[in-house]
Amino acid sequence: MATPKPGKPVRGSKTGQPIMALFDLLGRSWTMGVIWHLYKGPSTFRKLQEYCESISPTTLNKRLKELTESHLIERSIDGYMLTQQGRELFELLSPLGKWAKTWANNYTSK
Amino acid sequence: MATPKPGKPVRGSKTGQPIMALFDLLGRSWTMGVIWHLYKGPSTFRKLQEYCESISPTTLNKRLKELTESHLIERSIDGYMLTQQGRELFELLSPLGKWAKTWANNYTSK
DNA sequence: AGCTTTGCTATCAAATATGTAGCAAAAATT
DNA sequence: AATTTTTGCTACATATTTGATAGCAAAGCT
Repeated sequence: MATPKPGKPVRGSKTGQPIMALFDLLGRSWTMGVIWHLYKGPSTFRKLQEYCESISPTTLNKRLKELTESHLIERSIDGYMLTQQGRELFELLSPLGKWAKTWANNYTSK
Repeated sequence: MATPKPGKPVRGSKTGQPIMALFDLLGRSWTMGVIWHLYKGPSTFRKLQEYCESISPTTLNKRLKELTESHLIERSIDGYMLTQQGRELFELLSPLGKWAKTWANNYTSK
């Protein structure tokens, strides 16, 4: 599948509304996990495979290409790393970590 | 596929870390879009189908079941609506809207 | 020069999503 | 009260995505 781009048809919006393009990008298996792991620091392909537990190389490679095309990650001497934009995105995503914990609690108590 | 639950194996974490369970849930096609639309107010199945443009009934139905099991949405007299938890989640997601716009700009200028 | 690690591709199988049709139940209309 | 319309889905076939496994070429040690 093509990398979703704002302004082009994406899942959720034929006119490619930015938020829907972003949801299309983030809403693919592993994408958010990869961003999450890369925030800790640059990482190689093989290390990402370990961190992401059961991700297949096929899928990881696709995700890395999409994120690169989207200017959220880039390659450095140390492997893949988040760009400035990527870091900003992570920081918006990071409150989800705390929320998820309380969600997990409610979950078990219901 | 089963609804991801914290504490159970999910994509990204065999022990079901809450954040990974959340990413597994949100990172399925249309999930974030559905939450986004429902924040505006309760909506019926058919209206969600319209809002989400090309979502298939099969997929919509699956997503609605997952979100219900996850206590993020519930049914009311007016149709599906976000729960309190669902609204909280949306509010964490909402900054993405603004970010996506600047992302879209950078995108076109590169 | 040989051994390892890294980044990936190829291939095939399994899981998901899509498209279209249509039906039963509830609601609105006549 | 009978008829039409709307709603919420299910069935089924097809297309697309993801996953598992094997393995190879290039780079980096030793």
